[in-house]
Amino acid sequence: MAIDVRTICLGLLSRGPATGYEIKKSFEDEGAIGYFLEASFGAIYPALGRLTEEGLVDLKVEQQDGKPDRKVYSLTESGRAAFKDSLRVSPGPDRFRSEFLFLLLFADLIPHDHLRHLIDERLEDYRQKLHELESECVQIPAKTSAGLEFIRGQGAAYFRAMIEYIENNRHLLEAQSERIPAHAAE
Amino acid sequence: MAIDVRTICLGLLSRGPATGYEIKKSFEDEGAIGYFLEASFGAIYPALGRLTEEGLVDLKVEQQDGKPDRKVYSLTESGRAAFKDSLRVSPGPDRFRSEFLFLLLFADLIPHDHLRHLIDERLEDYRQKLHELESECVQIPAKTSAGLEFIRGQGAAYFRAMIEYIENNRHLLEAQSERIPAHAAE
DNA sequence: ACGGACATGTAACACGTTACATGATTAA
DNA sequence: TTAATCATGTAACGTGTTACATGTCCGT
Repeated sequence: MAIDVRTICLGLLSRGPATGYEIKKSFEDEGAIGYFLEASFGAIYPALGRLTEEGLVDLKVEQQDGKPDRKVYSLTESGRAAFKDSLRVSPGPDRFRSEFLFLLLFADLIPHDHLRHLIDERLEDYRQKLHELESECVQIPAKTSAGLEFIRGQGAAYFRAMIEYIENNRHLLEAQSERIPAHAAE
Repeated sequence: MAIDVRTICLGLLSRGPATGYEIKKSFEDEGAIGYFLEASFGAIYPALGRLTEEGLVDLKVEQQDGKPDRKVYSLTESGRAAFKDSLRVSPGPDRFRSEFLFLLLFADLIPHDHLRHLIDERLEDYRQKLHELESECVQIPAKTSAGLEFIRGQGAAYFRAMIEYIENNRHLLEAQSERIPAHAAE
């Protein structure tokens, strides 16, 4: 399958009509989905165009005053079928990329103070995101689903586990980097 | 910084000399690092070439009988400095991509039996990976570090959290998909 | 005899990001 | 007046994957 922008658009449209702009926004606004999906305008608009050519989606153009026309896309029958089909393939492995973890891998090369600061920052970040996921989050009822609720819970479980692990084990890293005082790092 | 193949090569070489082939292998073999780093030969070899041109690494060519020459790369002084420098920037956000989670987001469109099967499979997969991380794993002592140990623990904590969450919450998804019996899915 | 590990490298291709272009309205 | 939100789109660019090319040795 490959979780490309095409498929993401198809998936989000299966929950109801939307414009390209709204699809992009849903990564930021809508609950948890931004934590494991993202796409830029430069990817979404062309994808929507191709999907239209292929007949998997269609659009209604709403004219507006100063702004460009609003193009509201919806899935066609064949689009819905194609998306359902794409859900049948067995999913590939998860892909996790973390600059933060990469840095920690080389914690012994990082000055002690800086390392502590990095960890504190990231921990704060995780706590913030956990908080967002746990808060009720005013959601358009029509757009929630068991899947979305599950994903939100998964995200929360992930952040909770990471916070706990880092809090309990950061001393292992900090002990290593302590040997190189900040002023002697270079 | 951006955690590109260049930087990954620099980082791994900071632990000792290696060939391109060995760098690639270390993603598969070496403890946890494959869970959040990866690169293909097609990316590694050119990266090593460019790094050599730039004087950040140098190589000793070991001639071999039938096989191509073994090119053993090591960091130069300026390479080590450049890498240390790159560790100074503040790390960007984690990036997590999961086809599996994407499918679950649309669990209500998946036939019940298939969904159960998907979840069982993934759970088995996670348990397997957790087991690998928990097992002692014969490691070249010179290549272990506090960072690597920390990362292994982090990976284990991650898989444990995911397994627990999925086991406790899969019923939420399965209840939804139940409404669509497999034979009526199309 | 056959596949896998060892070993390096190139070229075509896919995919996505960033920056740019355009422009009205509204809140600070 | 300055920034943000709404709204779409193109083009250059970077980065990485996949497939191909080549060839030996070793275990089963």
